[in-house]
Amino acid sequence: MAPSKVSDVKSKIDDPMLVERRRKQITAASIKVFSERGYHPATIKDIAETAEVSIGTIYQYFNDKEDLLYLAIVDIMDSYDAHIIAALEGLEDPLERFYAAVRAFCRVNNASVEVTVLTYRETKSLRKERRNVIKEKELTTNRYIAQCVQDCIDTGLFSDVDVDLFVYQIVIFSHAWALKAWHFAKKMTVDEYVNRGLNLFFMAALTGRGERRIGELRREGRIP
Amino acid sequence: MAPSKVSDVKSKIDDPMLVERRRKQITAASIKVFSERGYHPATIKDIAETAEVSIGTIYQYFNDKEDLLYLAIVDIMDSYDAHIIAALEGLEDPLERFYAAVRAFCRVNNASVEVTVLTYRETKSLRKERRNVIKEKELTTNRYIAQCVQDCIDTGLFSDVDVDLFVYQIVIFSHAWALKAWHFAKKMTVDEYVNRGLNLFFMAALTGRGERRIGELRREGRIP
Amino acid sequence: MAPSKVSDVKSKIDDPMLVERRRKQITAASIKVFSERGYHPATIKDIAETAEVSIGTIYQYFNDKEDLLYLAIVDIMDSYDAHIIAALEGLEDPLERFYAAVRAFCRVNNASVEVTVLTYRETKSLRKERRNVIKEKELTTNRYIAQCVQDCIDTGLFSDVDVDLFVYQIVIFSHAWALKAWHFAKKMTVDEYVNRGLNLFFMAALTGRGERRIGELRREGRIP
Amino acid sequence: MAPSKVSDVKSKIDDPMLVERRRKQITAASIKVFSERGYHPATIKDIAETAEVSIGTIYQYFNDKEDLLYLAIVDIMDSYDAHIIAALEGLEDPLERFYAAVRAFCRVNNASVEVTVLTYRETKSLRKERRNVIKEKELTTNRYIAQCVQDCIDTGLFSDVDVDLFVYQIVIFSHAWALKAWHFAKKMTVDEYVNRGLNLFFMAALTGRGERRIGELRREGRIP
DNA sequence: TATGAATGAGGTTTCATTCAT
DNA sequence: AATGAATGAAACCTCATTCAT
Repeated sequence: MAPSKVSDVKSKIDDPMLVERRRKQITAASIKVFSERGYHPATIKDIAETAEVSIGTIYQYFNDKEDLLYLAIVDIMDSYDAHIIAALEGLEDPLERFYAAVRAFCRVNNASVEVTVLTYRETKSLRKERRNVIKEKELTTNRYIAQCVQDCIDTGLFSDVDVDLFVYQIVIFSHAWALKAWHFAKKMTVDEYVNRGLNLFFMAALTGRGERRIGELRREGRIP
Repeated sequence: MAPSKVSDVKSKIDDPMLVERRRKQITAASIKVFSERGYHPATIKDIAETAEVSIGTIYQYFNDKEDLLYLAIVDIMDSYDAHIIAALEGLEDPLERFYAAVRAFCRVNNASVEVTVLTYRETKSLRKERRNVIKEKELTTNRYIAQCVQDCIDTGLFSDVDVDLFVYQIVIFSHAWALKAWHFAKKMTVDEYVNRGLNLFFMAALTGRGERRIGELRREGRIP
Repeated sequence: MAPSKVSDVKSKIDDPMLVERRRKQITAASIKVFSERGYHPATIKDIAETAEVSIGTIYQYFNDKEDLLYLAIVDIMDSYDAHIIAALEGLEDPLERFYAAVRAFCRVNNASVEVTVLTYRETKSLRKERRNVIKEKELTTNRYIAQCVQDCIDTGLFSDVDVDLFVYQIVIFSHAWALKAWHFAKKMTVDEYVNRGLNLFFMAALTGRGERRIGELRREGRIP
Repeated sequence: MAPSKVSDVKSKIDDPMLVERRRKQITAASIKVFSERGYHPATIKDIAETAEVSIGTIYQYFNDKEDLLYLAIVDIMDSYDAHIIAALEGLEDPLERFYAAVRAFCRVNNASVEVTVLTYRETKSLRKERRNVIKEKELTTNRYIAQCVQDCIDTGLFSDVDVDLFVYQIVIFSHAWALKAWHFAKKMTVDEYVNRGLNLFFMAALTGRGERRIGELRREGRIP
């Protein structure tokens, strides 16, 4: 038997395929409802209706309301990774990869602003050890971007910036769109936001060689 | 009587001095309790005990639980302005003022991380028109910093950056410390964080003149 | 501060007079409802309606449903002691005291058969340490009867019976009326039951002197 | 088809052999689970797992939870009769038979104290007509002992005691061991308990002839 | 003005029972 | 005949709010 972590969610149903399917269905509903209403104001009934199952069915697959939130947040964070990985697919150039990663990250955050905000607002509603699992997931996501930054440094395109802090700046820049969407959305699109932000980051990090390389990529239309 | 806005908080007590005193007392307790527990899990009883008043007294000065949250958040945001204004007191040099404003803003956010996070998590728990009041307050705070940035641009110390976006970068950089305190606090102090961050911002914005001026200020010990 | 036992019931209300009054009121309703329906089938709503208070009020004075059962059973057992003590009041003769104690015990059990049965059925629904408190209370009650038996032995009216076992026989004889009321009530009154039962006990325990003494008491009408 | 009583338990399965087998299996599990947890707290799932069948299967052979309790109690009471009958097998002497019957009854009650207590606690959870069936069964059991007592009276070994009351004393004496096992088990074994109790009963009932006969039986080792 | 006891709507959760496979 | 996933009624309990003192 696989070692079960304390943060695991137990199900009363045996069939693993069914568990996966139902949890996906119910988690999607949880994300929707928690995003709209917030964790505490949302009711299990809301989620059951959104998922088109009965209240009882939810409790066959989840132990309590906190489980719903936990799997909702885990699901959201997993989708971040997936999007970044997909965006990097087939790209070789370090600067292009850096650009693609940042854009993918901003876009996924933007695709569902409410959902991104959910992770900010409600991670605290989880018990400690689950909060830690979420933090760990966040670090994993960051590592994808960090690797891109490191590659740029290693190839002399970026100066020797503090990778960790630089990545966090980017992460926060991206989240900022979601957290302050009400402010930015009036002024520009995400892509404009990303481009402007990246200019700031490039100005802060690019070496002379990096600047020349950016110029080339722009002329080739690989970076806007 | 002053025109009362829809977002106003009505009191059943007439004496304005008493209202002010009691509200200050109860709001302080609200901030403490909401920060620790979160808005929804916190109870009026918690707040009454923390404020050392009865539940009934709270309802003499506030109409409902949302009022408590609203005045708590307003109080927090007002303190941001106050701290920035105090930090700029007596400073003339644009770069020095910029530095002072950013540091003050980061420090106040750090002074009570939990409280800063509260505004992020729970503003959504307010009804729409009050959320807007809070957003307006945030813009007001930002204008203090924006003015510093604009002064740097006007005096040729900063290049012609997008002021609005630049300010938001700073704001978010500052909040990031609070939101991700669990990550950063292991690695550095707030002041280190501020200095590193400012280096990035300076690299992104300083003109040649600006760079020389920074050098002078550093030599004079006015900026670390 | 008085040492609070783990089995204590905490109240959210401060005024001790009010706590006592309300608890009495709610406990009386609990005894009634639990006796009629049984612990698990009874609902808090049932009890609230019977006590003519709101559900919320019950939870001001009790922490949970088990508290209601606990105080109900404690109250019942306390009333046993009270009745025996009252019945012995003013009596000196050991045989007369023995007779009075047994009759009082049988009568109180009979006065509310349902209530006596409640303690039998539902003590198990209490958590362990509270079950132990109840057992201890039962032993206390038994000691009143045991003392009467011992006095009869010491004065040579009873032979040297095993006091502990003898008392338990009596206790069980008394409870039997309650537990098997459906059987006995068709055939005789409690007093007849008590008289017949006592005859058996007397036959088993009386010495020659005891028998003569019984005769005297009967002639004087002090024992039927 | 045999006339079906209102207290009958209907099955959805036709094969009578299978019904008997499955019911035995499920009833055994019911007795175990209800004894451990009590009727209301026990769940059908508990019982299904203990019986190693599915929840659905239980509902093929029983109509509802109350059916499980009913057949559990019936099963227990039937086993009382069976034990007494077996104990009397081959004995002729009235006193010896009386002794054997009482000892058998006490022993079966003791063999599974929890199970005996179950009948006390939970018979009330049955609907009225089924409670009456159980009471009838109890009377049947009592009749076996009553017959032994009557035989002792008819042969002049016992005085002309009130048979019905005397038998109830015995029954209750036996149950007392189960109901108050926590008290007695610390002090003696069942057999000691039975012997002490029987002494009391003998003292209350034996005639002079009976006493001489007891002496003989003891000398012959047929009664301890 | 200050208090805190009383209220009851509404939330989470359990579990007996059903029924499609 | 056997299964166990799905259901939803109903229970316990909390807590924002009121109001008599």
